[in-house]
Amino acid sequence: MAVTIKDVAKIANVAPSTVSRVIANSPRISEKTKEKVREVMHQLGYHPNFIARSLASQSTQAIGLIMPSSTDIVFQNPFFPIVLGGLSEGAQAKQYVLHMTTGKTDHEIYEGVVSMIQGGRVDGMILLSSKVEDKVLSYLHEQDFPFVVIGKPFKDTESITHVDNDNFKAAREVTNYLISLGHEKIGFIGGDLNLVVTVDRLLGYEKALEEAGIPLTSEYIIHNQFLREGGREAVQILLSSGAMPTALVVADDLMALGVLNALDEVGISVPEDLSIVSFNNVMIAEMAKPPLTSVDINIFNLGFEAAKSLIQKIENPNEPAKRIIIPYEIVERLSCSEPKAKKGSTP
Amino acid sequence: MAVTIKDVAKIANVAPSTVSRVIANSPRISEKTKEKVREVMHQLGYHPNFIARSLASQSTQAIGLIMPSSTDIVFQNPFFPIVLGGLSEGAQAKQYVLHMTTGKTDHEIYEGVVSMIQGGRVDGMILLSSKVEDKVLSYLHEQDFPFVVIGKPFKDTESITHVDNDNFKAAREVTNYLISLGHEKIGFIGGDLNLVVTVDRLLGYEKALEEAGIPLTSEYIIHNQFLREGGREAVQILLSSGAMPTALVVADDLMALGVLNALDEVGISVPEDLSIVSFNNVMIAEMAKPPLTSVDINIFNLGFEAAKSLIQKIENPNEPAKRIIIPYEIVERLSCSEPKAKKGSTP
DNA sequence: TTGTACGCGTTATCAC
DNA sequence: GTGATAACGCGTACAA
Repeated sequence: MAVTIKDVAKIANVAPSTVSRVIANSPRISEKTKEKVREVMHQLGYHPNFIARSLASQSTQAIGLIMPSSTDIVFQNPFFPIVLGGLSEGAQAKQYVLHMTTGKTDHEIYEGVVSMIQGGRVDGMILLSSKVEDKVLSYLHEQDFPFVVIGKPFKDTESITHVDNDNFKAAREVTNYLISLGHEKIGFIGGDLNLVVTVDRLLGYEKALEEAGIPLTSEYIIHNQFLREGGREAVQILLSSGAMPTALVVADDLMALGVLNALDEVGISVPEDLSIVSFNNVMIAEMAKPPLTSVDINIFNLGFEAAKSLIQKIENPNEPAKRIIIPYEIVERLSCSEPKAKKGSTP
Repeated sequence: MAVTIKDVAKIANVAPSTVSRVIANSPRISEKTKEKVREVMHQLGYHPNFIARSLASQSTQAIGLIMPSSTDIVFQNPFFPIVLGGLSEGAQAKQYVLHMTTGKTDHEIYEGVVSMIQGGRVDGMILLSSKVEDKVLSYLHEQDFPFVVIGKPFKDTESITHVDNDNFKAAREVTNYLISLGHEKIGFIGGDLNLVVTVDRLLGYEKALEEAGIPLTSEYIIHNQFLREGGREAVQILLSSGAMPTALVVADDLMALGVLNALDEVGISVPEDLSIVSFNNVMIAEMAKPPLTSVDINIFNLGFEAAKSLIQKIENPNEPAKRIIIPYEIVERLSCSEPKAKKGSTP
């Protein structure tokens, strides 16, 4: 059996409570006994038992996270490991650990969250992608359990702490960028409309067109999974509709890669025939041929700040909800140019 | 305060211990009282407190994992999220959760492991990449704490449970494949020689050459980080040495991608001028231009089996150490062909 | 079959 | 400043 606080107390000739106070570095203990107790702790190789501490203090120093199932879209996207990195570093900075489970179905995930929380395993939760109707979110909200969502909650935006990019603005900005290059036939390929992020980006895209006086073309707007296959299919839909835009706003790099592949196969070249801007700026954006102009949404910081503000919320339960906006940056590469028709005409 | 076992006991008119037994589904409780107690549990929305349970039963149903720092090589490689997926699904299957921390330096990681274990937070540990001199591994080993390593331990292979591929055999096989295509000038680009996996693959490569009676050329063997930049640099070294092989065994897809990029820049085309086979078969292998012939090492299963056998070990502490070999598969794509010189001569 | 009592290793609330 | 002592919520001998 491991050495406990009692063992230390006995050898140091003090009471267990004194040892506990030394651990907590209580100011009401004399430097002399502190020294003595620390000496013994060291000598015995004492390590505090987190479980017992958690039980007594009703806090675990752990934050919960439900991983999407490995078959899931979210998981296959490089987005995931990067937020995870940010989360764990943000947690680590405040001496918190990450506590993870997986769930295959929505129901499994829900049950996982409930047992994590009711079981007292974690002090707070991180919610990854928020859907339009999110049972988990509603649950946490009504339980008044500390949580923060990465992305934008569909409703109650004001009362839920979340960290997000200004996706609306970003989408408007990249669309304007394409417009400024001379494009008018601009399409949008986004993910599941149940995901709030898709909605935001779509709205930004629409807003930009509207402001430029360009009418929306419904054939130009396609939704699919945030995956490479989603991008491929989107191109096929576009092709079969007969109406091909000259530029595309794609809501995810992986999708954009699928788009690139599909275009390559049918001999449409980027950026000569078609310009593309995408979102996230993960490694593949740089690797693609041609390298993609992409919106760097600073994924790592999304995670880092989420962890930070969750811990803040855990330790100050009465603070009001916050919205944290992580800045984005458009990284120009080689996937955009002026539309073909205009090309010769400008000079 | 949450509803406890006592509350349930009171309402159900039984002793707390009875409720506890109902939860554990003890056979010595009558079906009738079980029914009654369950009814009350449901009605009150009772959820067992994991922390208290852990303290009493001295087991946490959690397995520990130290994430590499997000700045680290391991982390940037798509390998990581995939094993993580396997691990978490393997854990989930037996109702275990994952407990994660990060560590920037080796020392931080070591301290993290010690406090995780001595703090009683986890029942077992997963070790990701095993280095040649691994303090963490030695610590766990001498503590006789349940752990399994993914990859091959440098020493004590027989007494340490690990799950691995037969990297030696795989490397020999792909090298033979290149030889069978007619190549004789075959290079090897691997990762850090401190990583056991690199050593294994290098040895397999050397063995194949030896068996084919092809002398080793030290200029053809290069080590670098398992990253894209590592691949780029390797090519530069190769180029500046003046001796360019006609084929390359690259120990990692991401490195291979770097190789591809660097070759592209200097106008060497794959597979016409140079054949490449790489390892891991992550998504980018398929995405690369040309798509890479790669050894699929079944990363997900590596994680899945690791979690499974760790839990097995936790629940049966006396079982002897096991070695689990996950099968690999060579996935042929378009990055290999016969060497140029031989090309015309065969028909 | 069920209840009583104690222990798991801490923290926290009193006293002194 | 420091020492008893009671929680924290549950598992489990031991009794009954």
